Amino acid sequence: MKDLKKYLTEGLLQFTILLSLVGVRLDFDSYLPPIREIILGSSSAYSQIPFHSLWDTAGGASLHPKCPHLSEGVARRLLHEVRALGGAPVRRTELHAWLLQAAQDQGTAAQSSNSSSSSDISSELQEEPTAEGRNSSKEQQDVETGDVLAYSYLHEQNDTSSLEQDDKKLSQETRREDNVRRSNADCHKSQNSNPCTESSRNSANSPHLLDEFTHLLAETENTLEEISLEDIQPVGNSNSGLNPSSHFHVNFTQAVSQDVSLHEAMLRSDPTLRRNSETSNFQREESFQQSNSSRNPEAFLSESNLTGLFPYVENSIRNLTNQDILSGFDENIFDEINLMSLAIEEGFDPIGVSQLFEADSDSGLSLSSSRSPTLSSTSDSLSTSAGEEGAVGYSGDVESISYDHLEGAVGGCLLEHNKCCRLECRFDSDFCEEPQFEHVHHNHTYSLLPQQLKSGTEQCHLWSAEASKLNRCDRDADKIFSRDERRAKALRIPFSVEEIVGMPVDVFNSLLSKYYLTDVQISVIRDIRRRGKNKVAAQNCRKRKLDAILNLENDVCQLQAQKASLLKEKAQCNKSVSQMKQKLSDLYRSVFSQLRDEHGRPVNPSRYALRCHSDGRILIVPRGAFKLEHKTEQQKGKKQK
DNA sequence: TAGAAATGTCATGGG
DNA sequence: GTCCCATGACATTTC
Repeated sequence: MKDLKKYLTEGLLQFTILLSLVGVRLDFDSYLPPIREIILGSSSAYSQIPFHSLWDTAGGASLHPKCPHLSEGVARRLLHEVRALGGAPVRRTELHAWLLQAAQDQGTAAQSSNSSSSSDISSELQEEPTAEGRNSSKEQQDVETGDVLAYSYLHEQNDTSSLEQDDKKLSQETRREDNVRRSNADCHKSQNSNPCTESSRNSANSPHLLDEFTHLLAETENTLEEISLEDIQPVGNSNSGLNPSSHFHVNFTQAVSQDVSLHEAMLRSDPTLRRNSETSNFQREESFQQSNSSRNPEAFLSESNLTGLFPYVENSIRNLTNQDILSGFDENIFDEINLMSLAIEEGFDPIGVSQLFEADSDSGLSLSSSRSPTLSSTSDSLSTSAGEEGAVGYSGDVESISYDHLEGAVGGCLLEHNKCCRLECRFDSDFCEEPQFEHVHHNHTYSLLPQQLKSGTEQCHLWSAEASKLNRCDRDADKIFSRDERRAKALRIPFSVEEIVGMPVDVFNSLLSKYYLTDVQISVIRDIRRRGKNKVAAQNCRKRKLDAILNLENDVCQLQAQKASLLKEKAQCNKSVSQMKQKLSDLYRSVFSQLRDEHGRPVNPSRYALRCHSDGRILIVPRGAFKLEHKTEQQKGKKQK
């Protein structure tokens, strides 16, 4: 229940912030005192505020018959606010369930609600989780019963006609409500002593506020329609109550068009259901980003409900804060929001985190090796979804937590304003691609409501399977985000690891001198650069070694081929020589067969030999004399050499 | 689960 | 003397 209230109050806060984003600022003192109390008070203020008073004070109208602790005006306005943000589909029954449960939790429901309203709401709740087809019957029931809260934005994405009808109905109801309020106010004036109900008194004060509030909402709506969502400029004066022309340099598409569900908010509030919702986060994120790039943001808004809208606004606020482009906002608000985020993160211990940092062995800051077992068990299962940055409500990786909260402990400020561009670009590149890992990954499927979730052993099996999946994802994330990258992020080092390693030494040194960096940061940066350089050098060395081995192997192959070729050539030469010898021998025998001595007898080839003279004459000489003459010629040739 | 391959890191020497 | 790079050696991770 505490979580439920937390999300509701967070939702109101973020709705207020959203209004600020589009240039409308609420006057908390006049409109939403409890919100102001939450913002300006302690982080646990939401648990101390009577829940029903939040709505009654804000709305100040007659109480809704089905949900007495919820004033009719507030309910309508709440839905109207949702509507003003794009017709988001808040389920009436879910809203009733929240409020009823909140009131019961604070002991007010027993006094203010009757059994019939509870049974009505319970019956609605029983009907709600069923298929879409029941929405039509539900609407029919609403029309028949004349339900005051007839703004049931059943989130059928293509049901535009229903939304148009709701618009008409809304305007009619608003006019009717205003008339009732005026009449009540008149009654209050005329019957001042009449013990009117609390709601009547509130309604006496509300017309002015409600009109003004409605005006603000209408301007918000117009602003949403008119402004270019991607060209929002910063606001100069944050204290101006209303500045419709104000714009913020915010990627509004990314900031608000998150297709998230009320169911997701319920899951976030219930840790036992959270893991189940994270199953399809990555796929949903991817599909969301793809669809988001090609769809009209306003159309996207129309598919988001209020509570689904808020978490992403919160994420956007985080990003915008990181980019330092929200200086135009009221800093107190964001400071308080950050404090609330800190407070919301259960179990977070900045001191412990810093100790973990200091306990690291490598340069005193290595993080991957310093995970405590208890934290690793958590981070293993959650770091993928909660991401490196530690989303709200999740106790993610140690490094991710420290990344958020060590900002004050380290430097990283810029000396010159013009460096903001470079830093901003770097943060843009980082934070534009990281939300897939860093932020809460919402379950957009609407496939399972909390009542439909399996319980007991089935759920345990489901969770174990999810845990294994998340562990795999965590390992993948570890691959993507190396230790150095995590360290750099944890220390808010304004350079990426690639930049630190890849930039030339002169640029590197000049950057170190230009930025305000602590000794720890500089040490880590140099450590990252040294090891990164050495890593690259080792890779190059191994590559060269491998190339050398491959070249040597290639040379060996070439030499072996050359050797084979030479052997083949030698064989051919030997064959040619043997053939020539054979021919010479044949010629010899042919010549000697025709030769005759002075007696007419054949010349014996074994005793005589033919000798070619230099002048072309051919002489027949005895072999002994031929051999002797041949030896002397060889000796002469050797001597000449 | 052992072992090979790949990779990271450190120490050291040379330019 | 310092810095950078290449490389051997070792440890760790991955397959």
